[in-house]
Amino acid sequence: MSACAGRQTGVPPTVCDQCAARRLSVCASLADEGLARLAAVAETVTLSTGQTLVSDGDPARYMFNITRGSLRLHRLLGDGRRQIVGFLFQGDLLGLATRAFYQVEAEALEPLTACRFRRSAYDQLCESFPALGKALLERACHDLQAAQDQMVLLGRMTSGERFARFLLDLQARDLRNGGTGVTLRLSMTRADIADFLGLTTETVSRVVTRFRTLGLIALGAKGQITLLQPSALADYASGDRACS
Amino acid sequence: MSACAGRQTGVPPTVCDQCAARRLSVCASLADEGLARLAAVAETVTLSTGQTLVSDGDPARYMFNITRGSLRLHRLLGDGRRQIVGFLFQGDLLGLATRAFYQVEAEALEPLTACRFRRSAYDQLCESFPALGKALLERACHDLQAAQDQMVLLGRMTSGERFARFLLDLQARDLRNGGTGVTLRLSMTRADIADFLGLTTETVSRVVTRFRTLGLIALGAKGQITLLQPSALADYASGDRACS
DNA sequence: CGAGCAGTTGATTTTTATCAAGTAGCGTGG
DNA sequence: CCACGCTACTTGATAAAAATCAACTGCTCG
Repeated sequence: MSACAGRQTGVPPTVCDQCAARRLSVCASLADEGLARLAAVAETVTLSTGQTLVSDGDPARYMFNITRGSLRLHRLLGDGRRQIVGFLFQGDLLGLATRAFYQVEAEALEPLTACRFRRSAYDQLCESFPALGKALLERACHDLQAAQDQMVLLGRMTSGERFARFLLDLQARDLRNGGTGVTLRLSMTRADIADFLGLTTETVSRVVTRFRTLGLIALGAKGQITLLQPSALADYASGDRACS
Repeated sequence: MSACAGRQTGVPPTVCDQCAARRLSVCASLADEGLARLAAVAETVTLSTGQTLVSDGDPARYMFNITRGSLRLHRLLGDGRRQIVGFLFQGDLLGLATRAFYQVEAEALEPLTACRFRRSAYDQLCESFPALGKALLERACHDLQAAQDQMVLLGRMTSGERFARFLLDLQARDLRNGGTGVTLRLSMTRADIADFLGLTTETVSRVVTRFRTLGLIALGAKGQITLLQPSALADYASGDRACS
């Protein structure tokens, strides 16, 4: 579609059907009329691993609802140092709590499908449906809280505490999505985890080994990781226990 | 006033006159009628150094506009480790982008005056004046961006880079408030700076000494600090220069 | 089959934290 | 007014944590 002409990533958008239904579940409490109007302007975008959905500095024209796959949000320093500020998974929204320009790079960790619609359409809908604006603010506050949690992690936690917290966050997400929270699939590499936790890949790898040796976790194929002792992980994450 | 009965910090609120005018300047673009209504329910609170304005876990009933002084927002880990997630100064707002409960401790760095009003009143006003809700969201997005900047700092920057960025942020604020951006007053201690930058007081002190030796800054009385070479500080902060 | 990447592990270095000691400034009370 | 004690800050010596450098394994995908 021509709406896509401005983007250089070559993402081919098409009108999105099933994603409208998914978004309904995200904003279930909102007025149907508003959603129907939103669905009318929604398109599907698909990305393969490593492709960029939005770039730092791009005008923030679109919002995205991740319908399949996962992606990382990161910022870069001039010399290449990277800090991942978040991971997004199925059901998450991107571009809601943003100003006129995106401030992050968003890259697919695996083949990705997202539902895209214009922020201007959303903004207009907020005028008519105040509840939509409230939901938006609520989400921004949630993100802000998560960011502050991450500040505590990056500023004051040891490598073991950071990784334990990371695993428990993934578990919480899995439980929220109806999973068992026991065996998780890591769609990101060690380097991604390191850049999220403010560590190096080697340090992450060593913590993995330590946790495995202690019987806290077990690794499977394709990034599968099993939490054998979630309560012990919670002890690590809260810093209540010495991290030997 | 009886509205204050629920708080245990013993802050004596009184009806606020001059703060209504100050808030007008904060939200100058908004409908006068809404502001007038808001001013009608505003109260002034005063705190002395070290006193707590809001506590982690308190129900977020109030919003505050800082009319004089400064405060720190921090979180604590179980064993006493502390991460300051932000400093607030004259003109800043507290409690806007928050959910049902405060997630931080807010403590005065110096004698503080703030204008307080109920969030419920603000929420109601947002219904009538959509522009107010938009300003609120805009601010939340701004805070989120600042939080992501801080994540990069905490996760990937050296002590010198962190302190340089800290100084430049203070300078930017001073410039925004009409100052010259040359000589700043630090209302926080080295320990506060350390807990904000994810360092220790000793490390902060060493960086200060290093910057002083290099002729980048000069210290005066009462926490005065002069930026002698802002451009060199900018080099440090961006990580473009080796931080020897 | 081979190149390349993700991951692990080891040796060493660097950075920052920790421990320790001392100085300077400030407010309080004699 | 000065002595005292407290706190903020600085500086030095040492330790610990994580980064860096390096080598190797195993896998995946051309």
